[in-house]
Amino acid sequence: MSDIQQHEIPKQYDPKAVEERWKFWWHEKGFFASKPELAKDPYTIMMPPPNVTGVLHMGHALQDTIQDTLIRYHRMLGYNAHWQAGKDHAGIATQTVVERQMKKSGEVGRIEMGRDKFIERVWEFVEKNRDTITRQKMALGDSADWTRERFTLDEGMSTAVREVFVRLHKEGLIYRGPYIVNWSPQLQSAISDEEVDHKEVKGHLWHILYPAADGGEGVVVATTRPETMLGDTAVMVHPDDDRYKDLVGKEVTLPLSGRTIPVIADDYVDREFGTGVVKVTPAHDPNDFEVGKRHDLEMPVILDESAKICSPAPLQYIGMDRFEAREKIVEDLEAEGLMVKIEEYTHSVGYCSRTKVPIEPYLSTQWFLKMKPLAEPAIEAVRSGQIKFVPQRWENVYFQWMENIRDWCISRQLWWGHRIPAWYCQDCSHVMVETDKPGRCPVCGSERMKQEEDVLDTWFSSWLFTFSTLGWPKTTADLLHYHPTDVLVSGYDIIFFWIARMIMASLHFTDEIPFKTVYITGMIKDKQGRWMSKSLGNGIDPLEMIEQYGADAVRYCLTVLNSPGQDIRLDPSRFEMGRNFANKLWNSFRFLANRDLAAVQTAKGDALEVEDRWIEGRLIETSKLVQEKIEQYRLDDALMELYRFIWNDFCDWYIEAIKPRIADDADPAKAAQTLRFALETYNQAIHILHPFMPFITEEIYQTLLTEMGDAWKKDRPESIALGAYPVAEGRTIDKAAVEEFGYVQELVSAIRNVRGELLVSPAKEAKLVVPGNEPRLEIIKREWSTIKRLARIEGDVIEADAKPSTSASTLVEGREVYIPLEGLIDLDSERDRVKKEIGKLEGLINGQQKKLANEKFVANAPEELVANEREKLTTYEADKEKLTAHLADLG
RNA sequence: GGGCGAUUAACUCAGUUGGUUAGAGUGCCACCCUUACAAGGUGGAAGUCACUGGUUCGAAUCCAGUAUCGCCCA
Repeated sequence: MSDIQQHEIPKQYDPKAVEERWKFWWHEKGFFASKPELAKDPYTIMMPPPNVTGVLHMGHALQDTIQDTLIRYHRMLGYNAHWQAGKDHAGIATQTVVERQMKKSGEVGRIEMGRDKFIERVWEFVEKNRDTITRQKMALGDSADWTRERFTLDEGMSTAVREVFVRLHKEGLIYRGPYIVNWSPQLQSAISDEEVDHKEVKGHLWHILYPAADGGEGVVVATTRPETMLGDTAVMVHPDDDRYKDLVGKEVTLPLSGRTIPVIADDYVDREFGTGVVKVTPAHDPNDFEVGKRHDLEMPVILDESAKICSPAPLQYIGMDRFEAREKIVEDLEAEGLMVKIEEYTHSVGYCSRTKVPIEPYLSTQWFLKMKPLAEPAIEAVRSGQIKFVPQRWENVYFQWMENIRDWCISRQLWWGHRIPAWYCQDCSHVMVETDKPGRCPVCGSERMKQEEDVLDTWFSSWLFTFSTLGWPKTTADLLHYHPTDVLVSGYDIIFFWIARMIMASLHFTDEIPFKTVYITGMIKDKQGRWMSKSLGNGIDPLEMIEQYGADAVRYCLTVLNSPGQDIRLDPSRFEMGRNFANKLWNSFRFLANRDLAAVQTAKGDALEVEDRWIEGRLIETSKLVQEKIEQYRLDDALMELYRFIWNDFCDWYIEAIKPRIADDADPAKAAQTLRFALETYNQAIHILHPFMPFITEEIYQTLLTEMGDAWKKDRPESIALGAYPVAEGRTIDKAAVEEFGYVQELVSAIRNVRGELLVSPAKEAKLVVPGNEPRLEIIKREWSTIKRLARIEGDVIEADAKPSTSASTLVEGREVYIPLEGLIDLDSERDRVKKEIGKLEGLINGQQKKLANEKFVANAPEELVANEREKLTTYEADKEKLTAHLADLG
């Protein structure tokens, strides 16, 4: 062992230095750049494209860790793995951020700047930001193919969007018209139904008298939104409501405006609500809009884009904000004596999910997509099992939404995004929807035309993601090979926004499902189970955590904490377990490798002691279990299995067992043989672990590559990421070795237990007496050096036909072995220990007896089970008998 | 109003089709700087599986209901 090498491998694992070495190297080497190889089966994952304005958050870290583990695993298994990277142009978010930035730096505003200049300005911002998140994802170890990263607003994807828009328009699924939409006054744009959050709010129910136009007593209407009365064009009652039957067809005077409006009858009215008379504001309420259409009412819009009162409302309110106007109107109604009653009232209000401002139902002309025809095949694809959700229960959420799907408002009053490919003839108003600007109007022949100002909802480009990134609408080799993709990993928060829509788009445009499996992850919450948010300041920054604990530790922790579909309550201290595991791995490697490895690699012959054959068996078993668990998407169980193997089997038992064989004073040839075997095993273990913890495993792999010399290096790939995944298939477990070493473990544990319970200092060495008729005696003798060291026993094993006096006794496989107490401890401690042990056994015996006394159990339970239970009882009883006798011997 | 999830050790969570003494990590207690690792080792204590019924020879697990918390949809 040379001192120089000792200095080279630090005592504590330093993730920062290690990760720095590999995170860009992998990509520079092009290991993850994927091209179709027809001889291989493809394995494809589409990375949910992160928002280009964003930074990496814990949700990304979790989802990327899962995706990366899956893709690295399949890559190592020999699949033609492709992890498609992408970013999302995030129309609203990006435009908002840039506008805010411009305001802050004193630049001219968007409107003054003009559309083209502004878009240029946003591109500048986007180009600067795009790399940031890529580098962050690389820091996490993502093995995505960044060389073919796509952006939802790049040329190819824009072509796809236009193509899709035109096709859907031709098919009659896209239409344009005046409808009530969810208007965000803050964004000054329409948003889709999915972007509205409904919350119960405490408000009021105002009862307002609308006097009869003919001087009669009038009616009292109840409303939660008095300010909209400026846009009322009717009041309505239920046709069967006897209270108001006579009024239908008459007119009332709209207070404050002075207009006369009709009283109409419509089934829609809920007679129980308020007074049974409601006002009708067709331009500012979705239900009233429907009523308005049925009754052919006028639909005056009395709010502008920013939700300020506008003409044709009465002059005195024009320019007031909607809430300001509400107060003023209530005040004015009270002054006129028309406010009959004000009740406390809790009702549901829609909020813009982005700006948290109440949305305004608003009559405006927008573009819509008919969803029902698209939804039907998409429902069937999941119903038939072509697409599976994991966990399956999310399918219900999907069906629920899909079966009640409503048309999608796809136009946005923004500049940053895909400008809708529709042109209006300036001369005859004809609308042309084409992928490119038409030369002339087919109706009037005019060449004067203007493109639609609105852009498309960002999701209208990301719903094409699984195929537009692969070259669609062209039939490319990529598309043929990589599509349909294998698994989509995403959160349940975007099942509607994205996942469902991707299924619809893919089926409609490619006739293929977009992915076979949808793996839905839980959400990362804070320690108290709250959403992480900027305003609460409870967010945990993954980069900070990577800095502090290492990317492997972060990945380890997220993987192990992620049970399918369950939210994760995360506390930064949880990353310690990952860090500790990495450190354990590191130190076990350091111990094995911190010596002259050049001699090791040339070692001849197998060093197959019982512990070698045992650990090999455990490795085979572990690799099998890990694979099974990965296939079931139980990465948490897979990683725990590996953790147990590495920590409990390899470090706690195997390394401890071989220590004498590799000690400085050991036979050099044997030591080399042993080390070679140990390192081979270790090397396999890190291959199994690599998809989960790529950095530390690469570092160890590389160290072996350089230290072990040419014979080792030969035929091994340049990176562990390209290595073959160790599989259990075709390998046999040495069952005898497993059983024998199992006995050694049990014996050592039993002795340790006695020592621990009797508080025998670890410094004191004990003796072990084994009855001469012990069937395992041969093994004990053969493995004596291991046993005595691990159990801290001195001398040789003592064979005796009689039990030695004043000794502790413990049972291994139900048979006694003895530890003479002379010079170790007094008899009282042993008495207490044995009594406690007997007490435990009595509890167990009691339980067994009860179970077996139950005739029905004996009659009905499977025979094997009953026999098993009987055997247990016998064992416990025998154990108890032995310990009782032992207790008697102690006097 | 409809649907889904959670409730298991002090904490955070596992627990396959019902069948060993219900597990893990952290924390706790005791001992140990045993020549890889104190980010470690050895041993230990710790649970009325939310509650009430039911099905069953047998329930953390299946069924019905209740409570509390959370989420989604309307």
